[in-house]
Amino acid sequence: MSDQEPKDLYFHDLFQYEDHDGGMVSINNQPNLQGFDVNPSYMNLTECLKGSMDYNSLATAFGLSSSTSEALFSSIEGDQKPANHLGYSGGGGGGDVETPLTPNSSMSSSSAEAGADEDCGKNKKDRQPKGSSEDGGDSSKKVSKLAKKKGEKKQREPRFAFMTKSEVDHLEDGYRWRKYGQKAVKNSPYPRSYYRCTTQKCGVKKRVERSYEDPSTVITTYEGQHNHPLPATLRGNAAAALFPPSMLNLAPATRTFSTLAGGGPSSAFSQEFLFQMPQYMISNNANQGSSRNPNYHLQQYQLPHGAADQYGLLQDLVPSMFLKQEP
DNA sequence: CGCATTTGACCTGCGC
DNA sequence: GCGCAGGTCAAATGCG
Repeated sequence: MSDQEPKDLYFHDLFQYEDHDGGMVSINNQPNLQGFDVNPSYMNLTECLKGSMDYNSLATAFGLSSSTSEALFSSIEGDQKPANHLGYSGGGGGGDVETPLTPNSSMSSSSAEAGADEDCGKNKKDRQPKGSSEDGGDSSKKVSKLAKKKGEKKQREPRFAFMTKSEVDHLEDGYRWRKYGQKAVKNSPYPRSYYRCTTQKCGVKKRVERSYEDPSTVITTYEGQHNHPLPATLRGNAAAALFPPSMLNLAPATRTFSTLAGGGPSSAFSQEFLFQMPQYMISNNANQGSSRNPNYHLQQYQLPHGAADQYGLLQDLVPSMFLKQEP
């Protein structure tokens, strides 16, 4: 879309999601795309995570008709490396090639490609015992536990990813996650961490890694949909404690932040603020509410001149303790 | 002591 | 067929 009406950009400078076919759609941060105007009712991350929302709705929410996404992809390629440099081509197994987000690649077409890769990637989880029982090798005992039905192609889970500026890797989203792996990422000095929802019978996973291009950017990829509500009591989850579920709905927050963002000189700040805000919520939990979190970004921020007037706009959704008000 | 994290090994798919 | 890279497992370790 070339029409650049004022739009609200959400808490990331890049947003990706995969539809059920594995197609990854990306929205790159561009000045002229800031303020991506989304229907707030759709932009509820929590709802997304709970699975009460169809991922395709995101496309709708973002107004990503195929033509829209094409335009965005084009922009991405023209300005900077597309998001797929992060390797989110569908989790695909090995070496996963970057899914070229060519200007011509519509959502559907890219879905098909990514979907194929995705299947490969997901199949990896269907680990075959691979002669595990035989040989009696030391590896057998480990693998034997992994026996699963053969030939059963596991359904690929919908995924979506987003980028957030933060020094804290693990984003808090209200759910409890358990880290089950970490891998070095090719061409990146930063490892990728693998998390799984600790709630039983919930197979949602997420991957967290830091962009090698912008170390201040954390890329989080969610896979699957929660089949349970937000944990009532999160250990040390300040976010959950301080923010009602609606607070995890980023829509209102973004709406407010975007107001700040419209202030011209404060745009840079606003953008950072916008990105860091959810990160702050995360950091509390990431550090289990302790004070060892070295990255209380929000407290480091100074409200730009003129923003103080709009500070009140935040109060309805940001506890005052989160805002360091300059005298 | 229980739970979360770390970390090396292992498995799988793909490209050459 | 081999090597590589992504993804997962699980024992070891750490921490509250």
